Amino acid sequence: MTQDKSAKKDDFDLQEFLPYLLNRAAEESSLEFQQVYKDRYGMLRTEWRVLFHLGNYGEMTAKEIGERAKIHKTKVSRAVSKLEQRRYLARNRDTSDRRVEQLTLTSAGQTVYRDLRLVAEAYDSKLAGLFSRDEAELLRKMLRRLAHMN
Amino acid sequence: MTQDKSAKKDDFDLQEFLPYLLNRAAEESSLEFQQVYKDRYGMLRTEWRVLFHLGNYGEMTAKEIGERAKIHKTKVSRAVSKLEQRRYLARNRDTSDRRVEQLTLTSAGQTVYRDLRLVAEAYDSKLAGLFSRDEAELLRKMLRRLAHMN
DNA sequence: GCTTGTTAGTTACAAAATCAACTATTACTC
DNA sequence: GAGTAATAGTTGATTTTGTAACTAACAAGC
Repeated sequence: MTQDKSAKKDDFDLQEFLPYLLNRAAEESSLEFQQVYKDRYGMLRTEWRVLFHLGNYGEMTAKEIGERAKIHKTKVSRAVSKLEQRRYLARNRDTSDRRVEQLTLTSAGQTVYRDLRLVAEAYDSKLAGLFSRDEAELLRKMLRRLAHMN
Repeated sequence: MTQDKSAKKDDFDLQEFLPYLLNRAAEESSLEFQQVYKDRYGMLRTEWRVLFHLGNYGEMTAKEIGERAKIHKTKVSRAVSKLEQRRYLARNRDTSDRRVEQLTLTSAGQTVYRDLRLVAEAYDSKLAGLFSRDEAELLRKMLRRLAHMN
């Protein structure tokens, strides 16, 4: 039963398992950006995602955000409330269907969005810079495929 | 303010942002495997990871597992307790340093591990099958780089 | 060998995620 | 148009995670 930690029994290596690798890479690569939106604005992951969706695509409903980002509606609902409390977004009842709320960023929200977007752009460049241009492009393509975002 | 949902303002597209893409791909690609360890064995993510570390590398301490998998010690501690309750692993006080516990899978734990490992192997092949052999290899390499697992 | 610091692991409390049930509104069917 | 089903979004209860403080054992310095 001699066992050194780099050897693998039987032909399976956890460290090669794609879901594991993807999770590790995702967690690691989220850390640095998380520090920023957390420390600078006290935001949670779902909150910046909602903020970015509105900043990026303009007016959307909670449902649309949830579908596009694959976030459960209760999480979206709570993130929207938080962002509204902080006056980063405003809700507008849809007149043609009063169950629906159209969400938009306030100008305060847009300011935050623009600030974080700069950070995101710089960070993305840094990460992509680990690879050649072609490799980075291929990586994104493969990730989209895995995420069913084609 | 015309806005269609595929257009991007100002040159930044959330859907191209690597941390976002990585998270989406990681979540999506974890789902199917999660169903199995959850439904079949009522296990949590940290629990299968601990189980796999022990199955894959043999005897380890909680600390070693935490370091290798980048899991916080409280999470490891709780996962170990759960796995012990279910008789999937056994603890052995290290005689030379009585703070330390050497962890090993019981034979029940090994059985579970072997079962899940088969599922993992098949699933990994399925995911890798979305790409050419070279692409899949490159993907793993890039993910390791991003996760600082070099 | 006694104080001080460090380490492995656990526990308690707060924050967040998950799941189910709920309200309000609209759509469908007869 | 009354009754039933479906939909957008919220709320509450439970589970899981994260943070900090804790215990027990060892290490180092004197």
